[in-house]
Amino acid sequence: MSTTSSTPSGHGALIDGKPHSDTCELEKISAPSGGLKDVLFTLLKNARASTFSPGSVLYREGEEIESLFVIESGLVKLLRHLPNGRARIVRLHAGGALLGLNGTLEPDHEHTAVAVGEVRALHLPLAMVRRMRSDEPENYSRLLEAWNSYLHEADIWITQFSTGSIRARVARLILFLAMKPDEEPRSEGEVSLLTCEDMANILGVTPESVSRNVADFKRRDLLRPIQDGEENYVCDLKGLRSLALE
Amino acid sequence: MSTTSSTPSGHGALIDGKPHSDTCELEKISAPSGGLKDVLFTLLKNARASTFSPGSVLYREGEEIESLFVIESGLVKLLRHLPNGRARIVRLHAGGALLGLNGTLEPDHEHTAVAVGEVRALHLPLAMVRRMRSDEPENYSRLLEAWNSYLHEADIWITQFSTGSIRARVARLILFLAMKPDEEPRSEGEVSLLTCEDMANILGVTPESVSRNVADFKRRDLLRPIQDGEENYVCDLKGLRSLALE
DNA sequence: CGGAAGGTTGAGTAAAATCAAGCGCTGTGG
DNA sequence: CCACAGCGCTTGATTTTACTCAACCTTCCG
Repeated sequence: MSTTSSTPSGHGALIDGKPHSDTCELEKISAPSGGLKDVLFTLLKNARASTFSPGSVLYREGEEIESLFVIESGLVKLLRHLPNGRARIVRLHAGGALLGLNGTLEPDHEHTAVAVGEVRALHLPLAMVRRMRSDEPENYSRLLEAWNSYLHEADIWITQFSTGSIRARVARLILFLAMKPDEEPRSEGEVSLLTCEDMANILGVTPESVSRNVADFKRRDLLRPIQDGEENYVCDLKGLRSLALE
Repeated sequence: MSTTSSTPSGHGALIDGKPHSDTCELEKISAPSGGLKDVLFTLLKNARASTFSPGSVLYREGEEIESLFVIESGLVKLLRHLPNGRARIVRLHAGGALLGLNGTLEPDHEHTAVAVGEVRALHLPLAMVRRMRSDEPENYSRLLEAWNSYLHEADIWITQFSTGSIRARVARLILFLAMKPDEEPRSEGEVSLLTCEDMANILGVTPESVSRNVADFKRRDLLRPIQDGEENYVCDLKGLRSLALE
């Protein structure tokens, strides 16, 4: 129960706590506001870097919040479990995201954070954030302002992913993923899909329904596989957008 | 289009801009953290007070954010419109809530805010918040911390209100409303329901489906009307909670 | 009194979940 | 090297659920 937050679920976790000296990595982070970037830059000089393999857990629901995570690259899904055992993905965080900011206000994590692909993250003790809260309120508020975009993403979940026919929701999710800043910058309309199960847990539907719709999109040539061995596609943005209307 | 944000939709709006001198009203506000209360107290000394009648609009999606609203009492629904014209309620704000905080980061409102019942609100020019952002970052961050609870509420929307059977969702919504700090403090298990249409727009379902389930709850004696002429009920918390599991 | 708005109810239809089987990988071990 | 187990995806048949469409009712208000 009270194991370290980096314990993997089923897959193996690769966690190496090398001090992070290669600061130029930070340049890649897409900071929402210019100010945030500067704040992070100085804050993370002495942060520790970790690598999480696909499926490994950054932290679990109910665990004590011990550190602030800054995603460097990769995608992290935030899960929340329902009383009946089913889980739902409530957010996806990409490079530049801050996880655990609420540690200054609440004791425990409300989500389980799981690496979708390979994830590189920096983490620093929560105490440092607490100190920042009282000693450097200006910088602290630059961090808090990240919450605005997460709130915006939550609105997308509610309005785009939980409303309308499944066909429309799947189309919207694919468009969302195509826009999401992923690992390497992709060209227009290029998208790497999640597993059916993950998409189902984002949309609040069954994996079968997702599969049927994705298969249908492929047949209709709205999704064309890219021959690179990965699950990557080029999507017909215009076509999907018209389906996304409902 | 570019009328003042206090223009009503269908019902008539009662807006009086009397300066708010009766500061003891603020005592009623349920501040998430002690610090916030103090910040608001000093901040709102010279704020203007307004009253919004049921159905009137505080501000509209796409309008410029001009002021910060602080709800004193009543319930405000935040709507977001989908491209196909349908709207969904993405949040409910009660006394103590701050609306328009994102005005320091974004130009326009992303939601339409509508009074559910009678609403009293204070509003102060956004410029004041901007000044606070640069001059009093400590107080500013106390305000931003309110976002944490809104993010939490958004998670509830996703996991409780957009997942599972309609019966379970309606049960969860009623339980949510029963806990929500409304106008006067209600006794255990007392709840005032929203209209079927509003509940439908929270749950992302049709009003008919809500009506059928609420009617069923009444028949099963999970909801008993209170004889006060209003749409108030005493609900069987235990019974609803078991239905809420799915 | 009449009309509008919200609520209720029913019958028929459409959509998605469920249940179940089979497919195509990938990694493992004989 | 091949057999096979496991996992995720696909697909079909069936059942369940919720939507749609429509009628009617009540209450509130002009």
